[in-house]
This record gives sequence, structure tokens and C-alpha cells, in this order.
Amino acid sequence: MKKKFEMPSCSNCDHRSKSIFSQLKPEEIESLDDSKGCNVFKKGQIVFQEGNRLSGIFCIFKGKLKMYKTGPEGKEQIIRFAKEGDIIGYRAALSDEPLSVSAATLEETSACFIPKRVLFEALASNQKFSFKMMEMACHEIGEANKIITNLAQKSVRERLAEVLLILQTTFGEDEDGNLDVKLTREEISSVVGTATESVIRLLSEFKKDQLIELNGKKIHILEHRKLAEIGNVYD
Amino acid sequence: MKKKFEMPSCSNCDHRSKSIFSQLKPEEIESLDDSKGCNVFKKGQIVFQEGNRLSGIFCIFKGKLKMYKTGPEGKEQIIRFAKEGDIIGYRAALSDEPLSVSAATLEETSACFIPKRVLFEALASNQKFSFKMMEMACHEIGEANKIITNLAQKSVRERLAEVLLILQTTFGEDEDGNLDVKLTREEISSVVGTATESVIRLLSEFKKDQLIELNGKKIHILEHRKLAEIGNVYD
DNA sequence: TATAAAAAATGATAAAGGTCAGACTTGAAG
DNA sequence: CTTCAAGTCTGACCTTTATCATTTTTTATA
Repeated sequence: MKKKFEMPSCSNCDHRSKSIFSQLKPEEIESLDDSKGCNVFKKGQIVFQEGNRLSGIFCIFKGKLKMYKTGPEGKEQIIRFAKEGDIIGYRAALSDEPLSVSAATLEETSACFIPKRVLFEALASNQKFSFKMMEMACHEIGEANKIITNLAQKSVRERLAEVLLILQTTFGEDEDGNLDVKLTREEISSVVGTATESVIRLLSEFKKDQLIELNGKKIHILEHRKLAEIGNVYD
Repeated sequence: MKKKFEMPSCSNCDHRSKSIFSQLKPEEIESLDDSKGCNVFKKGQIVFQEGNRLSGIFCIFKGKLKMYKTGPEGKEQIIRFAKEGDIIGYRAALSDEPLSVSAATLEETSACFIPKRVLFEALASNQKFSFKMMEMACHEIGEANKIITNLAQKSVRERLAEVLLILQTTFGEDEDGNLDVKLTREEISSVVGTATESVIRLLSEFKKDQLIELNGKKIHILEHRKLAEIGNVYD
């Protein structure tokens, strides 16, 4: 269940400057602070579930999450990840549709909840904020288009190589150079869109070819360029 | 190349009431009419291309288009279709990014071009319009999420069955009950994400099982329900 | 730290779907 | 109407990837 925790203040939140909220004026930020709620979610906890309705959006203060859909056979398909500074649940809020994905934490996560009402007030009163929001949504469509093309046209091997690089970009690396996120092989397979065994086999292959180092769930990317070649990644 | 044609007026455009422009006030619609351009595109013509920049959006007056990305091996991946009343190119306009997809006509198509400037003026002056736009973008994200999950988890057979139903929903049927859109087998395969030969084989299988009738490019859906079962489609 | 449960690894096998080659059909353009 | 190119169809074959069974390792927790 949700635990309340010492509430971070939006006014001096480090994430604000890099997020869509950078557009808000001081009085609008205060209004966020006044009405928001904050929660801590334990590792593995479900924050919200596909098909349900949510009365606001979450702003991740700290932690990491997977956003996924459940396929016809009940298999989870990870669509994207979220981390500190990200906003989740906004698609459902802005389209007034049920949630199209579920969100579950990959580690202990704290997140602020901003009620729809406050969000819409800000959108109405602040045009720049509204444009930023639109920009974010449209950017996400572009990302989804890429994923669609990759799933349809790339091999499992190519996709895995690309996913490793995406994880690097999204989560960065820890002091030891390992990807700063811990996923099971099954979760990786659910991003790539393949069987768990295939991910295991291909990871050991990449390891054998000295492209990565493996240590339990720790993954260290050694040959960024070669993985990009394998994955046909041109950015 | 583009041909000019008798310019349709937004004021009495039949599509307006069903589109995001339903939110505009008479004076805003006039401003659209004043600044828009209109073009006719022949069958098979490319309207815009992935990677380029577009200085506005297109509003389809008549006709049908495919929106597609080009994959690593140069293969086209159809992401979605557009038809009369639809707006295309808005993702790039609103995110200020290059186009993430190309658009090509499937038949002669006429479309109005609305310059970015006018679009942004309308977004700024009319909040309801702005929300509608946001709603549209967010809806598209949800659709993309479904496609991702289907590509990752469904078999080619399932996906083809579903695509046939999507074509029915999107384009409807002509007097004879055939899908009101003409696609090559190659184009169908590029929606499904498979080889052309696989589409051909599966279509004849569906025909043998009396689920559809085939007549050249004409496809007649006989057993909607059974196709929905095969495709694991629950709406 | 003992023990169970979850996750990872590996091999054998099977199925799905891609590729290639060739024949046939259709439709557009001269 | 003829001709040619594009599109469709079919069969054979091969590659990729999924599935299943089993063992080993890791992790969490009593």
C-alpha cells in the first residue's frame, strides 16, 4: 500500500527545471504544492493498472518504473520506462480515456500525485505549459512509431542490442559502469518482444563476443559502437 | 506535383463538425480559410517525407493515405492510415521535430494545408481547441501502444485477421460489401509486419475457410466474428 | 545460515515464418 | 489490342525463434 512520506516541495524540486513544469509561474507552482499528494511505492508495486481511471497524474520524484500492457495471453509487454523527473499517467488524463498501460516500480519509488483539476487549471492559465505538454505527447508518438517499425522489421538480436543502448541512455551507468537499472531476463524479453530464453542466449553471446559484461543482473556495456551496429541504430 | 483546385471552404466543410476544428469560432474558421492552401495529390504521390520539416499541417478533404516509416533495410512500415476529415503532420508541427513518418496517397486525394502560424494562433486563442488537439495526440499514443503489444505478442495470422477488421472500421465497405480501400498484398504485409508471401498464403487460407471473399484487390469480409476470434480482438 | 522459491542457464526439438525461384495474372500505357 | 511491368500466387527450402524439459544458480526470508 501507499505510504505517506515527507512531502517534497515543487518550489525547490530539482527536477522542475528539466520538466514541463519549468514553464510554470511561482503562483502556479504553489498551487501544485497546495493540492498535490505524495506516495512511496515499494519495489515491485503496481502504481496504476491498465483499463482503470486515474484522477490525476504522477510526477516521479525518485525511483524507476516500467510501463506495460498485458497482451492477449496475459503476457506483459513493456512499452517504456519512467524515472525521476518523468510524468506518468498523463495520456489517460489528457485524453479522458482509461489508462492504456499499467505502471509498476522497479525499485522503491516516491511520486507526487497531481489532481486532474489542478493540471487542467495550469493548462488553461499557462499557454507555454500547455504547449510543452503537447510537445511531450507528440514526442511520445514519434518514439512509439520507431518502436513499431523496429518490432516489425528487426530481428530479436538487433532489437536486444538496441534495447541495451536504450537502457543505457535512459538510466545511465553506476560507478562501476553497469547499467543503472536492474531488470530480470524476463523483463528484458518483455521489452524486446521475445522469449526469455532467447534473451538469455543472446546476452551470453554478446558476452562471449566481449560486447558486454554480465554479473547477475548487472550489465556492463563494453562496446557501445558495435552494439549500435548490430542493432542498426543510427541516431 | 501539386495541382491547385477549387478551394473548399472551411466554413461549410462537412468534415468540420466531426474534427477537432468543431471547437473553432466563426472568426477563427475565417482565419483558416484566409490563410490555407489546397492541393490535389495523384494516386501514389508522396505528400511528405520522414525526416523533413513541414511548415504546417494537412487536413484531408477527400482521399486516403498511408503513413509509414522506412525501416533499416529500406522496407516501408505502415503505421496508420488517414482519410477524409483526418489531420496529418500535426505531430511534427506540435513537437517541433522533423516528420517521423512519410505520407503517400492510396488514391487521388485533396487536402488543405494550414500553416503552423495559423494553427498556433488558434491553439493560443481557443482553449477548447487546444484541449481537443491534446486529446487527439494522446489518443494516438494509446493506439500506438496497442500496435506495439500486438506486434510483439501476436502471430502473423492473428495480426492479419485484426488488420482486416481495422481496415473495415477505418474505411468501411462499398456497395458490394468490399473493403473500401485498395491495397496491394505488399502494403497489407507492411501493416501486418510480415512477408508479402505470408499475407498471400494466409488470405487464401481465410478465403478457403470462407471468412473472406477475394476478387483481385477487393476483399469482402464474410465472418467478422470469426476473424475477431482469430485475431484475439476484444473491443 | 538453512531452505524454499525465483531466476538463469542450457540443450533438444518443433513450429512459425522468411527467402528464393519460377509461373501465372492483371492492368496500365502506347 | 498489344505489350510490358507490376503484382499475385505456389512450392521448396532454410533460418530464426519459440517451446519444453531439466539443471544450476541466485535471492529472499524464516
